[in-house]
Amino acid sequence: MHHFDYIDQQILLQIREDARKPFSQIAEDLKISNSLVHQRIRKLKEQGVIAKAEFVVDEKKIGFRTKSYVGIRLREARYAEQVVAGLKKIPEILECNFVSGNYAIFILIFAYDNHHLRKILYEQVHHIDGVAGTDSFICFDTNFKRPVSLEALTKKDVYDQ
Amino acid sequence: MHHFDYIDQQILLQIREDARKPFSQIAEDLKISNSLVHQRIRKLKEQGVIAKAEFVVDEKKIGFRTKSYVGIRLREARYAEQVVAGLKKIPEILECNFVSGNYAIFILIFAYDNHHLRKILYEQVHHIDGVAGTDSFICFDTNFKRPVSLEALTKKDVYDQ
DNA sequence: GCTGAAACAAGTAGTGT
DNA sequence: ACACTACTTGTTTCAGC
Repeated sequence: MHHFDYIDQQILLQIREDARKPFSQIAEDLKISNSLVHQRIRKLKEQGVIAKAEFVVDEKKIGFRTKSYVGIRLREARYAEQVVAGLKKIPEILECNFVSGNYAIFILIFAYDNHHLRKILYEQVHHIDGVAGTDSFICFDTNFKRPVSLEALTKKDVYDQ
Repeated sequence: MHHFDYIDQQILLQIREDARKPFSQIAEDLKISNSLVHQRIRKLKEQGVIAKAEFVVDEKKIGFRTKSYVGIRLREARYAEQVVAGLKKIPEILECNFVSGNYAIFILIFAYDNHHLRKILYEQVHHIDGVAGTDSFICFDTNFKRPVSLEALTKKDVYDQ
């Protein structure tokens, strides 16, 4: 069980927004030494709270204009693992989850356009052994997308996982 | 319409994986000058291909153990905008999309546990004027999650958007 | 469009309180 | 747990090819 204080929270808020922000500048903002910033970030990494820093590539800008969530139904539950293995081979599928409800598997796809999406589903996904059918939820617009709130961080201890 | 070459692709692959990787080291790897790395990254930013570098915070490590996609049905289509405004006020909702299919709106929620998720839906989402009902797809497991493929980058020109 | 050198800024590690 | 110092390394700009 870890404990996070105000400094951890503020550091996270800043580096989450800009991973290349100089530690020295963060230190200045928070009025602490830059070795402390360094130390805290090292600890957050050790704890696994932050795993890596990544530059975010805009999918639309490189041609992937159709974003869609797709629910997958299986012929039988036992096919789950092998279907996941099949889905992983399709590079346009960026996320894959086991879910509760009407579908066994829920995926996120980025395709060039609707036609490309249809091709991926009909020529690849539907041919994976165990897949009974799919329902697509094509995203017309993403209204907002944001990272998890850090508000609760200093108010409670956080459990290991 | 932009054109991307091998150098752009390689730089993107590297900084996407580690946003704090020194440009000088990228230059060494690719056997180019570090001012060129600098130059290319500046251009990729100007074009909007990369917007920002972010440290990724592990939601599970800070206590958000229940991830769920939720489909929202509306009483009437005209409520869409005001429902989005209501959803935006709930910090546990990290993503919100207009979609095709059975639901008008599709959201992503991170909650502490199933009970917390239920509270968010029943005490907040269902009280937003215009919401007719919701269906939850709770993620038992995320099998994989990865960024968009850059394979196609050098093979075709990429359209503006 | 690309390189290389020089000025500047930041990251790192060790020491002390 | 934190700050200070000295040292190493990376970033950025600009003249020149």
